[in-house]
Amino acid sequence: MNKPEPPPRVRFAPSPTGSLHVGGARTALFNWLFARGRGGTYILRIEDTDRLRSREDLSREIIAELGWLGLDWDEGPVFQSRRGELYLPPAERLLEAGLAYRSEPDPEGRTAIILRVEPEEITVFDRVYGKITVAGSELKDIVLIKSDGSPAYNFACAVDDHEMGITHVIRGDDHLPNTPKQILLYRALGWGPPVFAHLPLILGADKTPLSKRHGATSLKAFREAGILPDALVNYLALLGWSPGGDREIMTGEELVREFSLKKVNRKAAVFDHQKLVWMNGRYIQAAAPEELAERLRPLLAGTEWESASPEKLQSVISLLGHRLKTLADFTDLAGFCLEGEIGYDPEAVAKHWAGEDTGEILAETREAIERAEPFTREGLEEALRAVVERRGIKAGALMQPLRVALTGRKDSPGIFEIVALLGREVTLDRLNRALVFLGKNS
RNA sequence: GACCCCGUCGUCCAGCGGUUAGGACACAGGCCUUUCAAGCCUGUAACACGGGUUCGAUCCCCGUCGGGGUCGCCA
Repeated sequence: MNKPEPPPRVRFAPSPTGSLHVGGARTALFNWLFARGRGGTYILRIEDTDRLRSREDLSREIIAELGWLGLDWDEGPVFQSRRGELYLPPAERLLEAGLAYRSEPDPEGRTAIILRVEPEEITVFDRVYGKITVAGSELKDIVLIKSDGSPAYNFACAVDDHEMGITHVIRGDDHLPNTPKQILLYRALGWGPPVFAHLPLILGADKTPLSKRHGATSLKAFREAGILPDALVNYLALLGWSPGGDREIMTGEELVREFSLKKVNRKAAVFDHQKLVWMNGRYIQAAAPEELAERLRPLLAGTEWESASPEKLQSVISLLGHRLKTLADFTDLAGFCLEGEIGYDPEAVAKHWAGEDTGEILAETREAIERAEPFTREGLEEALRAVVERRGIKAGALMQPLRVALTGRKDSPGIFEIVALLGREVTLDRLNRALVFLGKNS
């Protein structure tokens, strides 16, 4: 019944005139999901025909960030600029057929090759938007080869897509108006056009298209902010697409399995940084400390953590647990785990060291910790709770002053875990220092 | 301005002629608790408007309004 469709060939074709931002990443992702879900081929093509604005370093960055996201390609990267020979023959063919003409020479005597467009109605069947009809009178003649000899975008695009055997062109909504022109190009050249599918735009919170003004929108920035690639992929997949129903947290495999162009939205979506961070937190919770430590390491360059051992990193990550929403939170939350003196947050001191018996409690706590056996989370809990019991105080009356003594702050992970991680020596040092501080201030 | 596209909670999505319009983020309250988180429970909150079609419209059609995209020898 169903015609067996040949496996699709799709491409992501960024131009290296800026960093890869989340909009481009989502386009890449949808192409990738489409190809992977149907046993197709995903190709990376760098559209660097703009000789003035294209930058080689940006090409490299885009390729690297795509790799980081985990969107591996099967062919390429193909650089459009290195395919110069490809474009002239079909343009000349159109010239000979009388379908194209040469422009008036520019001041330097160079001419462009331009396709003559007849005023006829063009219909595009878009996989996402459906049927779109444009009056031919809306279209102007189309430049094929620019005066400088390089191919113009629409022409290069059509020639490349045809030559590379692209079956489905999945790209940003902003290309929708280009599509009738490209269809005309295919028609003139006698080629069968690919299937087109346009993706809705991604907007900033102010509903304007995402740009630098909206802060960190490049993949590089997200990576450096400690967003995990899997979390970003998951979040991006749900921006403009849904599998139907209420599913949200999905593995890459599930996304591949469920993805279909049919369920892609037509409405521009606002990028919600908060939700991405929430989702990232979920991925951090689910990830192994070893993996997190590895991902964290590059972010620690130049900090006091630079030389920390993998084991140390892992144990601190485990201690912090789901308090980490992004890997970048690490340095802020983990400061007290570094050896050396800690600073006291004045608010924490005012709130938890104000009691008259604080010094007494901490002194007794010190003795309990000196003697605690075994020196484990459980052993410590038992020892400290015994102090609470003996003094007939509320648990918080001990835990909070102790927290300030060990971390300098009002909030932290569980205090028994902290003592266990810090070790007896560091803990006692910090307690002694706290007692000196209290003595001076009472 | 012309052409094209879009319009469900603040945001992302579900819905596909009959629903108490559902979930998630965010927000508020509660439980838990050594703090902060996390977790669990509860709550606030939407079909842009006006006409049709229909026994019945969030859903189909038309218009209005609102938002966006494109109109380069840029990609």
